[in-house]
Amino acid sequence: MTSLTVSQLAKQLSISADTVRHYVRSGLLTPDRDPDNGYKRFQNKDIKRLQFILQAKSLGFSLIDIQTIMDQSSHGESPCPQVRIIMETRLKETADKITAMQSTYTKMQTAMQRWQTQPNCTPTGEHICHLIEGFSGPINDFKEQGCCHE
Amino acid sequence: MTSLTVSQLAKQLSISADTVRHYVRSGLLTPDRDPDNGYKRFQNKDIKRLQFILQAKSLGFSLIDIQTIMDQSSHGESPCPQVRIIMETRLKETADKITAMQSTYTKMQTAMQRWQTQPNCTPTGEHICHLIEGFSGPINDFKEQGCCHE
DNA sequence: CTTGACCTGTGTGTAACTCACACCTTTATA
DNA sequence: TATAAAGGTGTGAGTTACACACAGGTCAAG
Repeated sequence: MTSLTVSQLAKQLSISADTVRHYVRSGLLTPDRDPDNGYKRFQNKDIKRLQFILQAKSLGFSLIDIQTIMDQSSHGESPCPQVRIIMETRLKETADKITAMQSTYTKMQTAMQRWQTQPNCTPTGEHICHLIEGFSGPINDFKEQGCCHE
Repeated sequence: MTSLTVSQLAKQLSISADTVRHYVRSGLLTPDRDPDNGYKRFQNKDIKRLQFILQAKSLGFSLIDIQTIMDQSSHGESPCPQVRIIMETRLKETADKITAMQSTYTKMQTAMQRWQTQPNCTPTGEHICHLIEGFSGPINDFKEQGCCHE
């Protein structure tokens, strides 16, 4: 019992079997195979490797980043300098994404709020959806553009 | 000059030609073709449609959402009720994503900060990268796990 | 021996584009 | 008028990190 199957490993680390398979297909994990049935057989080193992958992922590294890091390490080079550089990139990326999402989010909230005072509308061929088309931005003005019925 | 080519349209609405092509391939836009060369020819209705798409996208709708909305509208039904429902879903999704990204982000920042006082390390075969492996979380303790050299 | 539950590997799909590429058009030059 | 360079076009494939579908294999119970 020195080796685990896909789903045993998955259960042990609380991830899905598909995720494990994905990492294998991507080359992040390289388990040997059972000669009888072709099943993947994970050993201790694979478990440790997977733990590393999950830890790195939780720190915002992409799978490719992780591959790069592991490759470098296995070639005897210190991955640390790269790790610092990549992390800087990912930090900026993440900050940008958060900023973008937040601005979208407030826009969505504003729209949702304003829509509460607006009626539904039947399409005219001229317009598709006045809720969307009529939303102009963060103007907190109350008299809106005249809608369909009036 | 009543019709535009892909890149003319793209330039006019400040998006990439590839994006326009993508929307056409996805069925969001259905320009007719120049019989001579097979080129897409966009007319006024296509421009308006694209403007609608961009507006909806900026409000957080997915392309599929937008397709749904436009389909409904073109069938003479009011898309507004659907629009409200979808928006509620997208709002929650976005909130969740932002929360997740923010927690990752602070984790990344913490790691980056802590790494500044930690040296690089040569891989030992036993470990891949101690910066990553040794990062245990938001513990603000100063005495870290003993690294490679000591 | 068969039934059923469960597991396996592999192929494909996802979102919203972006890139690669061979070919076609248009413009400038010789 | 020939031609070459610049730039545009449609289509196929690649991107991220998996999730799903599915035909078939495995194993215990009966």
